[in-house]
Amino acid sequence: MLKYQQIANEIQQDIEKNDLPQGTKLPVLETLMSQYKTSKSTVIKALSLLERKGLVYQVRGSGIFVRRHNRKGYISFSNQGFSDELSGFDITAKVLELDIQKPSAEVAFNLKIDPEDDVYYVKRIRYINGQTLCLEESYYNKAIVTYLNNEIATGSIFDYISNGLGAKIGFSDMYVHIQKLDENEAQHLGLQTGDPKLFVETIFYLNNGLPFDFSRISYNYEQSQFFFQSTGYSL
Amino acid sequence: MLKYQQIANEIQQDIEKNDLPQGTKLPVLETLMSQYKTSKSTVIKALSLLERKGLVYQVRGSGIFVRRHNRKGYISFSNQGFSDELSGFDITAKVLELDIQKPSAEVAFNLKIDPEDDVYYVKRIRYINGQTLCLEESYYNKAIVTYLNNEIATGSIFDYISNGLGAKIGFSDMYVHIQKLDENEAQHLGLQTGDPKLFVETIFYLNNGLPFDFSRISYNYEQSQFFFQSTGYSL
DNA sequence: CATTATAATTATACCGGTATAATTTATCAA
DNA sequence: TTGATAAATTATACCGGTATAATTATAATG
Repeated sequence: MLKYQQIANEIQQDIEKNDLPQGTKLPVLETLMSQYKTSKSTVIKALSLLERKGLVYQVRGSGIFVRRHNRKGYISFSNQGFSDELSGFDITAKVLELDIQKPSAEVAFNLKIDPEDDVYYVKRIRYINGQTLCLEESYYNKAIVTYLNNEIATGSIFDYISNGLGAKIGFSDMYVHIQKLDENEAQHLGLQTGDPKLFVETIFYLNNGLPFDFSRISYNYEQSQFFFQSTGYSL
Repeated sequence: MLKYQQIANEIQQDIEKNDLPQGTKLPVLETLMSQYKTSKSTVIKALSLLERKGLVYQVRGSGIFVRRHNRKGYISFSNQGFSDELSGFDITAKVLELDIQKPSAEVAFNLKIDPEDDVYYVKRIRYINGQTLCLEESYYNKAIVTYLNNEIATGSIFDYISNGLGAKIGFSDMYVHIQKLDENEAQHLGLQTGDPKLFVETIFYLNNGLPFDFSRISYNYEQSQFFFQSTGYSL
């Protein structure tokens, strides 16, 4: 792991472990430099990372301060997307369908593949603390996600892609809507037809820019509480 | 304006003006350095800024590439929050209420002020391209936002705070929910009771960490289409 | 005591350098 | 042509330095 990431992690653990309240001032740069035996630039980079994560804010001439924590029960929605921000929650999944298909024109377009190429189609319900969280339909470019099975899809597919396949997930584009549930969706989520849903279309890319996953997710509005932090562009 | 911000702006304009498609490779660092007559570090900083904004992605050993553009009709939802990402849309507002109040316990808590301190309370409907976009209730710390009137509140209050008052807006915490409209809200937004809404509570902070605005916004689900880009934490 | 001017503190901008890791291109052998 | 190997390209990590701007603390002044 990179030095500045390591330092960012340690500072983060320090904040969380000691439960430092909002406004707490961290040691000055000079102190951090000697504490972590590194250069100024590296400390600054670590702190920028933490600022991007919403953990701290920096005030020129004054210091570096701890930012507000998440409310309880809210899903942290960072620049990473939801996916790995679910730690602390009990997440499970039930696979409704899993097979290899030829993509529709829309799917092929979003995955930037040929309609003749294969994709893995996965439909599943995800649960958070025993409640239905969302209904998800995902299309994976089979040239990248070479293999999937029921067991993998019952857990975290992204974990498998990262750790199992060794692919590096980069960034994503999300299109967010508020809509009403149709009858079929309502049944799957245990809600009423016409109830609200958060509907999100996402294209996930590897860190080299290749799209590998196009997904449509309908969230159960009763479980849809998200915490989101903005940071300004001054870093 | 800072050099790296200036460079970032020029590159952004270059991308948008020439409508460079996704995947277009930008000039290599060395070229950008001489083109903008600056150091490597400054170019890298400019590019990191653009990466955070979701305009480009960088691939080590390969190059810097243009990222996907927004779909038409979607509101860009960046780390800045909605507020100033509405360029290209016709935004207006109707003020329903504007007065000076003593804050409730919740408002005082979120603005970190005393219940005896004054706040400006503003309730308004905002319109996008003539349609109701949202119903907004905002509480401004009067010690920071010293003056407000009907005319200001009909336009962009944040513009006024930035440019008129010279305050520097820093970051924000947002709590996002999906709910159903009550009768009163539905009437204001021209929708039906029970229709979906996106409900967002936000605390806005100055760049020195002081909260100056606590707001509750209910969005019209028909206008609620947002484009959101994540970036990964590798910068 | 309040106000103003000055100094110290502190984070940030900007520079330019070396080393490194990922990718792409060129080279060579089978 | 294919596949392996080597070289070139390219972005990034990390270093340590000077200059600068914002804030905070201190001193001086009335």
